[in-house]
Amino acid sequence: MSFWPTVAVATPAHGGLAQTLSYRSESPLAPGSLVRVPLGSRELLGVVWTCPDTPPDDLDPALARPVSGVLLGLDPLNERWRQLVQFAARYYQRSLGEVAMGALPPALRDLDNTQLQRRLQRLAKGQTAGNGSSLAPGSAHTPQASEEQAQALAALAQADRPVLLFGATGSGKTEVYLRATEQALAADPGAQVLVMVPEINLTPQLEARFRDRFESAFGAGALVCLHSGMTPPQRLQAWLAAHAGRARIVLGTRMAVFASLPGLRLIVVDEEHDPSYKSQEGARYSARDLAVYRARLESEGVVAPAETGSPSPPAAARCQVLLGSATPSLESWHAAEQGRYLRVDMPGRIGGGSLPRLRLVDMNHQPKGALLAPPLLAAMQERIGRGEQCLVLLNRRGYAPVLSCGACDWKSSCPHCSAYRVFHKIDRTLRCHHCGFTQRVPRACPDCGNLDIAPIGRGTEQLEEQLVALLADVRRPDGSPVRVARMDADTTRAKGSLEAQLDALHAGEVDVLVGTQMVAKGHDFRRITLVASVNADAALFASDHRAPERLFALLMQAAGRAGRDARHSGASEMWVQTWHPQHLLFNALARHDYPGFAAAQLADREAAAMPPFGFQALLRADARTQQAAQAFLNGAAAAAQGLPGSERVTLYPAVPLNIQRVANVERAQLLIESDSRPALQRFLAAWQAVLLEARSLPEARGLIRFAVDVDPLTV
DNA sequence: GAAGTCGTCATC
DNA sequence: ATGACGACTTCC
Repeated sequence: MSFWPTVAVATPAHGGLAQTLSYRSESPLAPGSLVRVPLGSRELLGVVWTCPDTPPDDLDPALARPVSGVLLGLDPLNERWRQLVQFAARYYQRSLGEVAMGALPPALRDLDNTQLQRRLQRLAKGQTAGNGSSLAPGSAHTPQASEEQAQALAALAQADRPVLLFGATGSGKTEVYLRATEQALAADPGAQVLVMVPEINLTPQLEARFRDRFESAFGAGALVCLHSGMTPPQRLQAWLAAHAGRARIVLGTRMAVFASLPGLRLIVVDEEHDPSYKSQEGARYSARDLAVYRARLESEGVVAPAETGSPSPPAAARCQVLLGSATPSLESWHAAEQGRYLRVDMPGRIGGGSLPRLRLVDMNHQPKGALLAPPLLAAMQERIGRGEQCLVLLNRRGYAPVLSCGACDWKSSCPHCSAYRVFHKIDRTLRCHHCGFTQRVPRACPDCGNLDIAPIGRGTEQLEEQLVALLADVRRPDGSPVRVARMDADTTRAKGSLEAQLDALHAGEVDVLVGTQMVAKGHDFRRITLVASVNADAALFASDHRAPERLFALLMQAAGRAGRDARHSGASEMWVQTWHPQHLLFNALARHDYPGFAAAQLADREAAAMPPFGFQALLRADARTQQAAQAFLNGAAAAAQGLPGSERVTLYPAVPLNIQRVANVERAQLLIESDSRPALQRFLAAWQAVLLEARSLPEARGLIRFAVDVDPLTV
């Protein structure tokens, strides 16, 4: 007897292939099994989706090739996992196989059965992961829960919907995550918890907190990390541990939302507002939104138990989702106001410390051209003199964002991009931050030969240099000179250098830290009592409607770096230099009033029918020429008339991207809006075929690729 | 997306 | 004639 399994393989949605391909097998294959199948001259990994015993009716049975082999020793990926993948593929307009394969560790793709068995044996031989019933968190590690934390946990235990934990920086959200994890793991010996953080950089310190709390009870193997910074074998091993149920806690970045977790009971999304949760290439999914969806799937249990014959989970089994932030996304905030999420507030700082006071510097009343206003500099000097630390933020790497000729109009443009190359004084290079093109700084203007070429604007390198000069005469309490350090993508590129820099900071070896926004995120700097943002205005009047909320979140997060040590918190300050001190954003920031700020932003969004009151998607195109990119987009728009859902959808004309050309590729996009998510979904699904057609329009010749971005973060 | 096929064109 | 390169097609 023959079977005709349908298999998801990594083919792109716009390749014109069906979502799954039909193969032939002499034995039945359980849905979710991993198989190797032939495709053309290649052999690929695939996931069995269905396994009917009748041939498909849309394909000549003679064309179906046999399945080459099955990966042994692995439980099939369960139905909830498959539903998650299926939902993500449909919602984000990608092929099933592309999402499914993207959700598996790459090392699994080229692994034969003998290698796999060796891996599985190694996993089985690993430390025993405890048995849950012996759960006895080391009381030495466990601090007393604050009143607020206890209330948050009680609310979570009762909640029948996603919980939005609205907690100030330093309010002890991590302790809530730890205890919620403890509760979930105690529920049954197979329970698993997924904890997500926005960036790889933030995994080590959270990992340390979780290990400290759970390692003694569950063993070292009970916690695994899952992020793109790991080597392929590490990722495979961690994935297998999660899939086998041996890992009880999985800590990772957005990709971890797709981990196979058969016993999933709790998903924590830390800093849920962070834009890093939205993938910007491949399947452009939002890991936060998928986490919410996944929690619901896992709670509903197996939707069609008859199909697999597996029993439904016990009624008590459910999966909760906990979204945490000091500045929640407006989407989540709005969902809480509507009652779809349960909001839990933790306004106080642990130890009774207060949030730093906001000091606005009106740059209209400061000496012209001063990078640091005199009052700010004086405040820094005073604090250094007392042995305290300062953090200065400038969201620009390099020495100067552009180099310019004084005689002609030459500027340090990138020959491959429509952007300037940034001057890096440290190695005297001009570097394009978009395509990476790097050259030595020319001695003279390449156009006119003039020797006077000067940097325009400022970056972190220059800020560091100026601070060293400005603070040269200042002494620390022990009489030694001030030490200034810089932390940005350039100084942390090498492996381990981030940790080394953080250690130096914690050890008190640094008095002033200059950095880009990466220093504002999550890191715990005990002795910092002054945080300054040097150039925040750019975001105030950006055309991007999310720029204000990102700025608010960044400044709030940065402010949270100051005074975490309660002894200093009363005197800690957040300085912001601005030309617009009366701006509403600063007003709300001064009062630490996120609810007020969110209300104002949501009112604006509602008036403009923007998310979360309206729904958006982008069609993006990369092409050899801008005309080709736009012709493809406009052609696709023209052919959209009358498609399902189109009556409730508005298509805007194609426009070039903000940075129109990157690495000699021209980029354009087209905005799609609707007042209905289902209508937008119906439309996008029907549009796929049209896009395939539009690709071969004669005027779209030169098109390289296109992609749909559902719920884009920037338009 | 990756291989394979089939043109065109430049070069030894 | 060879092979480099790009456009196009196919893949259950």
